[in-house]
Amino acid sequence: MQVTGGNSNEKVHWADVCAADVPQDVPHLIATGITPSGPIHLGNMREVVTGDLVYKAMKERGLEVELIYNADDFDPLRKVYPFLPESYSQYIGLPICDIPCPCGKHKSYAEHFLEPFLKALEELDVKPTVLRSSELYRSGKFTEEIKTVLENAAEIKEILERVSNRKLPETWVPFYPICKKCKKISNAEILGHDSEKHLVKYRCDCGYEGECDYSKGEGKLVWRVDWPMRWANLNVTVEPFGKDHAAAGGSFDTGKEIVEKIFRADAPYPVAYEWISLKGKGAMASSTGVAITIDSMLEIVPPDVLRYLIVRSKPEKAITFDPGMGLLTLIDEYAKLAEKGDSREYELSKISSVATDIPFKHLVTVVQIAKDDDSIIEVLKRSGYNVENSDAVLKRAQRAKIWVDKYAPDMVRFTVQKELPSEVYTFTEEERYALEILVAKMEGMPEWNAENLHNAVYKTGEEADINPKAIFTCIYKAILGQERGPRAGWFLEALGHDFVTKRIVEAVGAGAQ
RNA sequence: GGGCCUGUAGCUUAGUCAGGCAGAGCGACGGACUCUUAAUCCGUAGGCCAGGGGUUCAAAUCCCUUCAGGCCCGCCA
Repeated sequence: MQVTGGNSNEKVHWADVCAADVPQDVPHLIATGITPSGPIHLGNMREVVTGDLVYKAMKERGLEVELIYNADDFDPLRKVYPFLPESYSQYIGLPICDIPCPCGKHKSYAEHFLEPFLKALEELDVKPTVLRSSELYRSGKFTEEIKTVLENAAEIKEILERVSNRKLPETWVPFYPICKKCKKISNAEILGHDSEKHLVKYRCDCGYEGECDYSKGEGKLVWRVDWPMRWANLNVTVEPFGKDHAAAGGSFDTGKEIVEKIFRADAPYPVAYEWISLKGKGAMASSTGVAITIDSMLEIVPPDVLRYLIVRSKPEKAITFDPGMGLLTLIDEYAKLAEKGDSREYELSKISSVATDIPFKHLVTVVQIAKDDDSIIEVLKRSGYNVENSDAVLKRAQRAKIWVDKYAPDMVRFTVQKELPSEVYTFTEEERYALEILVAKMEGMPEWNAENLHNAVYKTGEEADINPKAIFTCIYKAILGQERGPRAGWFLEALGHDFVTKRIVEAVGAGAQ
């Protein structure tokens, strides 16, 4: 493998390594897929973004490649998850594409969780061809393969028992009929198979005995066989999957042997990835409730930064996501990359639609001063930022606002005190004198702006023979009730002349008593 | 029980495939900027490369082993 272009010290991105590692002379299909059985969370996103990164790397390399996302909406509901009402116990076992939507606004249970996820993908600039298992099964696309599976059930059973080292029941067949009576994807006993008519005779646990036509999607293959069957049917050449599947004896191992021996096809190039966990909370899983959905992430994280989170770590590395201060660091780090603009990581993360260069940290402060959209724009404009693309600016500001509300540590939060904070009583006589000079300067100021305000503080320091730092501290104490605060010049500018001078005068007066 | 992945500075990590001076970023600390305390720039400290053994002229890297965390051998990203 030679991917460095001759310079062995050059760092090569893992996605480019994958792209260089696959066969170079055949058309490629990258398959990603998630079961929408619950809120699709940040962890799930790794699968799709990982696929997308390899897709982009392969494309840039000049390979013929397509990206698909397969929603396994034909999977049964396994239990009443914590986020579901108890009444959903009646639907356990039904394919999630046939279960009513929890909120009533979508076509089905599966679509309820799928729709926001697909929207998020679009925001993340991931544009796969979307397939639904239910539609594929019901269209008869898999008929031939299911027939092959049923005819080779014994050999498949042997592979599964040997490779994954477990014992399956004597009568085990890798096919679940959907019972005509109870509608469940049932672990029914298979009584017979008519390969001409594509019929399977079964006896369901509910007692019903009948036939199902698998060419019409009246049944489903078990996961471990379904997966390799799809590789063969769709011609999958690359597939990212979670580390659970990657373990020895796991579904990739069994799938590999099944696809080779039963379907006479090759397993895809595997890209196994680690979990994303939440700082202090453990791994994400929709079933346990430890999950930040992609939606709630995109509420605070710009989409390109979210991509960057995946881009910067090799797939086999676990990611611990810290939505608090860690997120701010991440955003900063990404902003620096963006500024340089020539790194591979930036190329893979960036999204053309994201276009504002206002530092997120700055917005975190602005949204705590300016309460509505107009004043946010106003404040930003005065500070010299480009606000032409006001939609993008406000969207970013909105993210900062939600972040401050939900995730920010107290350190970066501040409140402009409505009443005079008690800290002003600790001011020394020197400090009060300096503040008096400062107010005088403010009154005589040709224009109320950050630069003049800032200079005024330094001038005051000279004239009153006091360290300007002390004056800054006084200002923060008088306005916020704390010793530190956002950069003083434009902070005061944003607060406005009337409020600032009145407050400082009050503080001087109070301290004098 | 059998197997897979991970472990490098306080934190996030590069380097491991293919052995050749252990590198970044954040944070901390120090300084500069007589235009910024949460801006910017410069600098400093911080490492038994999880532990032990082996191979080698040379090991974070290869082999063996121990420990810690996670995962798989029902279903899961």
